[in-house]
Amino acid sequence: MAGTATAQQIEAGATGYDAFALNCPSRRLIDTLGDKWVSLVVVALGIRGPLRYSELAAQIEGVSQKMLTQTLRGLERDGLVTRTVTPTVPLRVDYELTDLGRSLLVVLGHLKEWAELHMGAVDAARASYDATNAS
Amino acid sequence: MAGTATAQQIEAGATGYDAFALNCPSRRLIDTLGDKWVSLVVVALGIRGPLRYSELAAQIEGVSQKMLTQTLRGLERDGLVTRTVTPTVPLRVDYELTDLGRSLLVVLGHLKEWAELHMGAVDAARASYDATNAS
DNA sequence: CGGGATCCCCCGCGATACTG
DNA sequence: CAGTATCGCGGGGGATCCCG
Repeated sequence: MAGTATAQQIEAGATGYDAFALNCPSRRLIDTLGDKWVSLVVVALGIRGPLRYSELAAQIEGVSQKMLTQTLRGLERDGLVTRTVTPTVPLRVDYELTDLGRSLLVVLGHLKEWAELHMGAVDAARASYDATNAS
Repeated sequence: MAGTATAQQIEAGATGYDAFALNCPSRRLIDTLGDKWVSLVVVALGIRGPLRYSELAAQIEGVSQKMLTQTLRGLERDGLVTRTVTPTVPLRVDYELTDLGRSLLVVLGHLKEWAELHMGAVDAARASYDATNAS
């Protein structure tokens, strides 16, 4: 039944949130996903299942220790991933998506779908724009 | 219909994009939406229809001239909004979503839906996390 | 009215070194 | 192996001034 999303669907929430309020849920979600590494970690854990810290680091190319740890702490705090420490020697820490985190994959799937459908058009628009505005 | 999004749906794109590549469509879309003002401008134009520059500025509280202009230029470049100049005195400039821009509202609707369904759980998780990790 | 140009500050992030 | 602590810089973004 989700044919076209109208302005009303965007505007009228059941809870009446103001999309322009700084702490409205939508804003906060966008801020979270906007963080460069969040979606990568979520997708990695979604695709490959539970992963150790070093496996995540190896998989997500270019991420620094600091940012990976920081991102994971944030996700854990938000209830999107679980952190399991196995106190063997050497230490072992596994990260896994929670149900909540897994539900985020649905949203990321929608993003991915739009991107693959329309980013070509965006590229074309850019090329056209850059061409006419020859700087 | 799409019941649950699986890892396969996320992983396997028709075009075989690598979600971890820097310039894959999904990443670029997330980067775009991650920009603080982009979604606000898109939603504002989506809800209220065409708006003048000053109307946008009034509506999106806290945005500076620089960032509003910069955001609008980017959206115009990406083919998401049109910029129409009416050379009267004083000058009048109207911004409006393109069809492509309007299709982005669908995605933002999905984001909003997830946020309103689950951000409560995120808040609860945070409170719990902060309580146990009494710093 | 709708911007462009400039200055400047802040802090996010990477690199490095160290610890349980 | 899985982090924490510290330093340093680069650039994103606000404030301000000016122009068509």
